[in-house]
Amino acid sequence: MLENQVNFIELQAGIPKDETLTLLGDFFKTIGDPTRLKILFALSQQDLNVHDISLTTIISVSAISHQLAALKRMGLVAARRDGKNMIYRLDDSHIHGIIQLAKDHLSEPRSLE
Amino acid sequence: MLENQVNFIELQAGIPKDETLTLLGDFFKTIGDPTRLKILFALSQQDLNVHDISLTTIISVSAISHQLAALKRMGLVAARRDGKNMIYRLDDSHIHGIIQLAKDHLSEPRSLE
DNA sequence: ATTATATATGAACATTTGTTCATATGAGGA
DNA sequence: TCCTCATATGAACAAATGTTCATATATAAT
Repeated sequence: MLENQVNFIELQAGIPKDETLTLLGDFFKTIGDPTRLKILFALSQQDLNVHDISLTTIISVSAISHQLAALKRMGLVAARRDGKNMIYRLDDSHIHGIIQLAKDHLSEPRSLE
Repeated sequence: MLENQVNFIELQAGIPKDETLTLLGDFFKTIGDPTRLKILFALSQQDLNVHDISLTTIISVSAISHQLAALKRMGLVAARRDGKNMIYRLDDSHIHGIIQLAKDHLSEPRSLE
């Protein structure tokens, strides 16, 4: 035997701790929703207030507001007040790269079996 | 007035179509689970059979098998048979980069308000 | 102060997702 | 062939998530 030894201790050491996995998971879950992705793509073009995001995406203001809160919690967007309006902007330097890599993945040929 | 014009048509043109948003969403949802991330980190170190993934992650074989199926559906892992075992491997050239960018994001200072 | 507009939030409900348990399939060995 | 090990799959259940509706808060205008 001994052909196919696996060092579990070493493998486990290469896996981030649960807390990190949870944070990463929450991050990807946050951008794993079409509505929130839509908002991110809109904001990647220009800063917008809630009402304009609603008009652009054709999604209710309330739904947009909830989703913006989720994106804000995850540090993906930030807001400033302008009179009655809240102007949202992307607050992240990685989100573009992440989405681009995901797109690359989706268009990559898969190994078929 | 006219101070703050927004060209909705143009904005909408910059947003991928629903089908793409759904695909992207499904992709991020797939990697948005701590168990699946754990599996991906394990496989990023070496190819493994289901049993060894189970031992490494301390998660039941059945749960691992279900999650591997999800990862396979999304083209993130692939499998080959080796006798009684199925050996899984990462089947994607972007996942490392994606996870690295997410980690960068999580450790990035946020704009406080 | 009252009213209108913009946004946020809470609760309720429906849907989706993940886990477990039971069972099925597939391969190798006796 | 029969038995065992390795993996896959289906169904049932529990938990998490997203949406909607109602209501609250904040700012500005009258």
